[in-house]
Amino acid sequence: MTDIPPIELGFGNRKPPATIYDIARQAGVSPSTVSRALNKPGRINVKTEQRIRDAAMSLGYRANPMARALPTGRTGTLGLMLSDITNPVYFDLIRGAERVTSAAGQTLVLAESQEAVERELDAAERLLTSVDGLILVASRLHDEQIIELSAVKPVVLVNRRVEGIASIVPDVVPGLSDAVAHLAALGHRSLAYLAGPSASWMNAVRWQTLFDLAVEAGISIVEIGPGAPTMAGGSALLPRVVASGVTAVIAFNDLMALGVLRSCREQGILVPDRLSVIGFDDIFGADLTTPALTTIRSPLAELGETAARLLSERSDTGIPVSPPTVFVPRASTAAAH
Amino acid sequence: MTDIPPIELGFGNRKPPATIYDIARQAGVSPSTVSRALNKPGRINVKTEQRIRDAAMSLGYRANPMARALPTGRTGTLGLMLSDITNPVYFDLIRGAERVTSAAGQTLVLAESQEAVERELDAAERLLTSVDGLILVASRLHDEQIIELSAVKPVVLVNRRVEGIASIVPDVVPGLSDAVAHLAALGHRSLAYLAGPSASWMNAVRWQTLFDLAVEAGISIVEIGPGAPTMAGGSALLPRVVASGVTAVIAFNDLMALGVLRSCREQGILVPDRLSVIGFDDIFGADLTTPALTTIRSPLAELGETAARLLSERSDTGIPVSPPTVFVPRASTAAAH
DNA sequence: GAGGTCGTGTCAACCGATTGCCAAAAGAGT
DNA sequence: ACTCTTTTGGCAATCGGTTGACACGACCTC
Repeated sequence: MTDIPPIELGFGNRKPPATIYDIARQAGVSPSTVSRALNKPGRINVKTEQRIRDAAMSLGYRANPMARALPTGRTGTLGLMLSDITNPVYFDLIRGAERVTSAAGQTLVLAESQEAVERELDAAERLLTSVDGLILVASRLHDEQIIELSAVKPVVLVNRRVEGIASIVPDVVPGLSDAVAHLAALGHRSLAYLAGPSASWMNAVRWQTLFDLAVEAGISIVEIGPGAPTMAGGSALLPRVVASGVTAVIAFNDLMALGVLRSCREQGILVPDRLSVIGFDDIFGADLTTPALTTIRSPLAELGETAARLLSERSDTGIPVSPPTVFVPRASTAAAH
Repeated sequence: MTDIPPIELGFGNRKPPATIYDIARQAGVSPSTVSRALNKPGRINVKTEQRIRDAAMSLGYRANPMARALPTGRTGTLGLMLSDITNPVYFDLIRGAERVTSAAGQTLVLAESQEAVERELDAAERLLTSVDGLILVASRLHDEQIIELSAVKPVVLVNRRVEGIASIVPDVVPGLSDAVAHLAALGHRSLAYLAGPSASWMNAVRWQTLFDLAVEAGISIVEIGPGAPTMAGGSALLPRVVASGVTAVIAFNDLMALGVLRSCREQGILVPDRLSVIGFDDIFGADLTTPALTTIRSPLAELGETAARLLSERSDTGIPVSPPTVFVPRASTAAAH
């Protein structure tokens, strides 16, 4: 493991890939005929077409996407903008989008905004020149900025809603109302919401919906935060949760809930005996903790798939989709003390 | 949340993006002058250059990467091929590669092979036409296939070594030897290695290194597997671990170790009292379990960064890098019973 | 003032594919 | 046989940017 050969990238003297001109020469036709043979089935004599296909195959031909994109304007690429590529929340979403995209023979390009409007806008504009459409997930951009982007290329939003732009947003009501009912049944009378970033549209939706449901259920509710949508963010808010005297807390997302769980352990606060904790999204790892995290599952893969399909098939006739969230009771919730 | 406006993608009638021809007209120069003003600093009179820059700014100009790629052959894009995008192992690697790539003003494209040689080769060939270089992570391709790919565009390998191809492979010795020493100090005399995919080059390296170290330390060692590199794969192998009578197990990766942990819990096998478990990589979630997983951390972010930098800067003069792994003791290992 | 150098900007070809238009060839109808 | 239509394939322009070659003028030098 210690004797390593010198790195040898060997840049230079590579064999250039075959072009339609190479095929044309070998098949004895003109380049335009090759193009048609390969893309317009039936336009060319079957005999000729076969000859061209054979030549293409023997040369290992792969169409140059750049050259194709130039005259047509279509690049065969979709962009997916996330705040943080490594946030487990997005795993299934990425996977869903990737599945649809690659099934359609297209390519998915990921970009990261790192929670910064500046970066998001810049990345989006850069990306926009080389994709057929853009998926913005939990975008922090202003409405007008999004509308401007959508004036250049099709844009689909996930976990965000802007007038006139296609968007996929899960319906938080089913999951949240089950969660509230669950807590009520366990005897909880007071509840805290651990708020995520104030620029997050989804954070506002979750809080507002939870608020209405709690009031309706006769459970007192407070908002604590905002905090960063990370484990550290959740940990940092725990003192305020404790101080508030609530018996249960619902976090903006699972990472914050996991942060709360960890801090509770470190501080000897028993979960769920002393405090019930509920997360949001059901990310990887949520069922690995002790206690396993009770959470509200977002249909992430479906969001990614639907968004990608919308762009890929350019189907603006699609009926509005709003897949439901699902309450997933595990071990971090129990009867109020 | 229930009254959803009709989806309105508004495909069509978009304003075409500005080109260098638009700028040329507005600045009263020729397109080639615009190109040089924007890309060859000093080639053009500062006065003229400023005029052109102003025009470009006012038109919101963004160079069309496709058009640029055609004559130059350079696309400003790097490809990153993974077996599974959603495997937490790759998070930090992706992030590292993304950071370097976007810092260099380039774009990172992710592709997924889903552990299938067929798919990997196809995706690689498709990608190869539109990137400046390709990073293959834990590739399952044959050596010859990789060499062929590298004849077309620069290829960098991660967690794989092929003669004549640049590759970044962490040095497993430091982490593994500390792990073995750790187990030896705890009185363990027998050890099992939970093998990952047999097509994995890295799996062979880990097994071989561990084997040598265990023999040297006088600890008896067996290989169990191969199994899928997932939680399910780890779970499935637990019965064979138990049957082997070992007191400690080191898994090919953390996912398998987590699978073992879960199955142990379900079957009432106490970890670490009855069985010590060690993972590999230190993925997200490894410290969330109970007990927290002892593991050997791979410098994943560094692997991604280095690979991307190698391609991005086309620096084949770089000294061979082989960042060390680090043993991370947590709570899943204890004295042998 | 002739010749040389340097700075600045333009011309035109080129990258690889697509596509509207046209021409040659083949087949159909009378 | 003669026109008319259809099939089949080629020509050439185009997408947007890059770049080698060159023209033009200014300045310098002897």
